[in-house]
Amino acid sequence: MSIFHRKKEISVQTIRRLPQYLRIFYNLHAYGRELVSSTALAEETQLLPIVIKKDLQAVGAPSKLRAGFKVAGTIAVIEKFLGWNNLNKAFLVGVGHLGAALLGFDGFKNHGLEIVAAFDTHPEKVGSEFHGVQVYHTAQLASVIEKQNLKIAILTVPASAAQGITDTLVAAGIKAIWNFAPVNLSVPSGVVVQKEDISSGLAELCAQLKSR
Amino acid sequence: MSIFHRKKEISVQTIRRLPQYLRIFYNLHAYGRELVSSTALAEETQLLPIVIKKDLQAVGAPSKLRAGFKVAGTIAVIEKFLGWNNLNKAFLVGVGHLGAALLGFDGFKNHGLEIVAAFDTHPEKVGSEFHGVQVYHTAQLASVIEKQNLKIAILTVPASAAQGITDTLVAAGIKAIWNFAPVNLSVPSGVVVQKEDISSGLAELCAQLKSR
DNA sequence: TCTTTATAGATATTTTGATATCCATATTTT
DNA sequence: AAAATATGGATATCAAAATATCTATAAAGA
Repeated sequence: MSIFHRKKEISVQTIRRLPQYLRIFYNLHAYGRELVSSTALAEETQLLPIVIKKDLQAVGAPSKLRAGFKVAGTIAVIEKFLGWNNLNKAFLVGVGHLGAALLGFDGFKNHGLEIVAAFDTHPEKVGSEFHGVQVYHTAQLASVIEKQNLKIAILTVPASAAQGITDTLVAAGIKAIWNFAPVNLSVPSGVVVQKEDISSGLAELCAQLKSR
Repeated sequence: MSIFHRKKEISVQTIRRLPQYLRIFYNLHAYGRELVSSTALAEETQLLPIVIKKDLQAVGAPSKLRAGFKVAGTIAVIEKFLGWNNLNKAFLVGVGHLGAALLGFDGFKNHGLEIVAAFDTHPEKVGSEFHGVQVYHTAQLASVIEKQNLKIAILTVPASAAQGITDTLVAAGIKAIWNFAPVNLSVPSGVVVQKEDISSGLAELCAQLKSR
């Protein structure tokens, strides 16, 4: 066994639960609470106390024995782990129904994300603003990305257009793509793709509904 | 050991992958393909062949040895498993940015879902139509649910309103709630709640981005 | 002061899901 | 006709995640 510690890996499931904890901790902080126990959090989240305890321990949340986790310190630790302590500039491609809805979602500021530009090909959208975000033509992708030094793309284009746009993004040096199109994108290693597929959740719902 | 077989459980992860398979199989069917192997599907999905094989076997997809899975038969089996072979009437509460986007998403017809009504409290929305769906006042929830015998609710209201609406829905006999509000709803057992939280995906993306 | 108790901390166990391996067989190739 | 091969089918192994158990301790209460 090596004398070097392998950096403790944090599980995907734990990571997915962090935003929920963060929301609750923000609230507690707003109310002036300084400590909160895993059992108290368990009621709020409908998770088991042990799950919460392990999750928070995994990210190194500070605590006080027999009293709970420290609210302010835990917020800081989670934000730092996710990189949400300062805003990442992002942009959105595809101002359709979903794209427009995301542009209107002001919660991203609490999630380390600031959408500073949008792209589309429709003439009536290009040049306009959606919720304060300027819409450029997709042909200008590379130049705007470079000029503003953008690193995160939100992809809300139709499935058929997704891979083509992706190739452009990769060529422009994008490092992360949040993909809402129902396709599996091919990207070189080094580029992170996070796929969202709403139909998975619906499938879960329907499967549960059937098994009753 | 009992002589009765416990019904083989299908894992949540398998269920979440089914819609993706279904999309691909629809496509293959449209092109007249009758058989497809797990290795071919693996390329398309970026999953391992063994994962696909096990998923399809789990739902009882028909196959031909050394040739692959039968396209038409597999579609039928997945649709039946999810209950997507006939449309479930659903309605949406909260016609904000996201709610309106969901009303405009016509892909639900392929997912066993037909949104037949929407609800909101804003006077300028009540009485109007969004993408062909009539918007009623939230006060009318119970009566419309009963009259149209609706069973599935899509909840896209602000977090603060979610539990209150949920109580109304439960009282009106709703059996399934697809919850897009960032809160954990309390419901009696027997009511299925599927929570969607977009920030989990963002957290995954950011965590990956940080660890490079 | 002493006892009780709720908690984080640590470790162990169990469950779930992913992956690997081997086999039988139908198809393809030689 | 014979050999090689790609596949589903079955089983085994491995990894990840959830859950349980035990411990030390600080706080609260008697």
